[in-house]
Amino acid sequence: MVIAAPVADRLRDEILQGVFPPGERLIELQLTERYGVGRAAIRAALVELDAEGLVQREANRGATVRRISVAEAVEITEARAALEGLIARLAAERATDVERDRLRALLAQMTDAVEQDDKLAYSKLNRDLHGSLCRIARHRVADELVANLRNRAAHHQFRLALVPGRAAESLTQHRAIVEAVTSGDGRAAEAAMRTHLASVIDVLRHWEAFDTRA
Amino acid sequence: MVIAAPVADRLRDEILQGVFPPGERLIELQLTERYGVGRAAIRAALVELDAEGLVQREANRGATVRRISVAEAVEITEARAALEGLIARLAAERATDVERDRLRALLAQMTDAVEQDDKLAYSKLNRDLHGSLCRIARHRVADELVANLRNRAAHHQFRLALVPGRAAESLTQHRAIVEAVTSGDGRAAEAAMRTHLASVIDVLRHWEAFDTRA
DNA sequence: GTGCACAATACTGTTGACGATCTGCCCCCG
DNA sequence: CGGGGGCAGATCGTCAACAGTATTGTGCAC
Repeated sequence: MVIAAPVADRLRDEILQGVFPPGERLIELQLTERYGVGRAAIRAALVELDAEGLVQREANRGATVRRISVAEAVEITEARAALEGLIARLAAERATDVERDRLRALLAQMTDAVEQDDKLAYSKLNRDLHGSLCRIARHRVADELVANLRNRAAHHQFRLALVPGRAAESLTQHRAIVEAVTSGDGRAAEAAMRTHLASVIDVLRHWEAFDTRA
Repeated sequence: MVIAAPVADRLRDEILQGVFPPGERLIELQLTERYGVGRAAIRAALVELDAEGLVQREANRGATVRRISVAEAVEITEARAALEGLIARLAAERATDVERDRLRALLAQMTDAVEQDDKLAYSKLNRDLHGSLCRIARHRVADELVANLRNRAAHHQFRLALVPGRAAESLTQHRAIVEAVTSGDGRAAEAAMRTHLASVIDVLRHWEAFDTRA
């Protein structure tokens, strides 16, 4: 989106990888040293990531990594459901044969990961699958929005992958999505995607109830 | 979203109002004089509006008001359809009695505007109605995304309002939306909203065919 | 008249420094 | 012993100046 913002890209990656956990202060001078650039560049990156919703800036008090509450993660996932529903529909309508094969291959890998109970690999393949659908749909606007939303809720998504039995349930839903897309059934693809994300929301809401009680 | 960015707000308003038309160069020094702030503040505003998709920055070549092609306006409206479908559904589920009355009143005003063929007033009421639904839905994430998308395609939306007979068609669709929301029927509200925006997309696509031919 | 090299111009990108503001700590007073 | 005022450190916000790059205009050769 933004031209030549390698600093913002690096900082975004490090935030997503947990180098800077939610709530961590992002002090301009420190980042200056870490990335070897001037304070102005850091400032621009922080403004950009603020607009993306990844960091929070307060006047005269600096920037922090934004904390995403479970309630907000629910909202984010609801918005994703709407947009990825569109994406799934378009992907079903526009996928080439090669792309359909690639999706089936991805699903096979996911099945393997579940059988071997490799949660980390599954989580990665999960992201890959959703990302592939975004590219297949050839819809830049929705693609960008979804990528942003996914980044914002990344920590919760990761936590989700660790829930026992979650991967198996998720796999079934992904299979439905892939089947609908590969068979070119747009309506079914949209419905399957919505069902999938609705189940994610269910888990999140369960946490929300638990967290607020605690 | 971003704290204390009055410069970005003013610049955004002026871009949306057409003070700076699409393609216009935004020269930092000129903006410095216009807003009476330093170049650093202007820079921050430009980065922010770039992230919003309203301006485009090129390395060493400055910023321009972003041109939105008709094709991109179609994508934007498709994304809006998905998100505002969600919003309409939530609005139907969550609206208070006062809010329902307010929606009906707004619809009555729109009917008046159409009868008097006041396109300008209708266009404004149109925005008001969509904005009201966003607030009623109480969904910050979707609200922000939709507001951004609406800004990006603002010029095309405005052009749309001037199409002869468009207001009457639009009014019918808005009536369906308001009726579904006030009667608390979430599914119908979502469907009505999607139908409405699909018809907007139809008009846009028609232009696209015409524009590319010309 | 046309195309190319070159210089002048305009603007952006970056740096460094200064002033303003907030935070945490300590001391003094009650 | 606890609380408020003030001081010091840390950090942000802003400004002015400099350097780098793209663009425009000019003159010359052909």
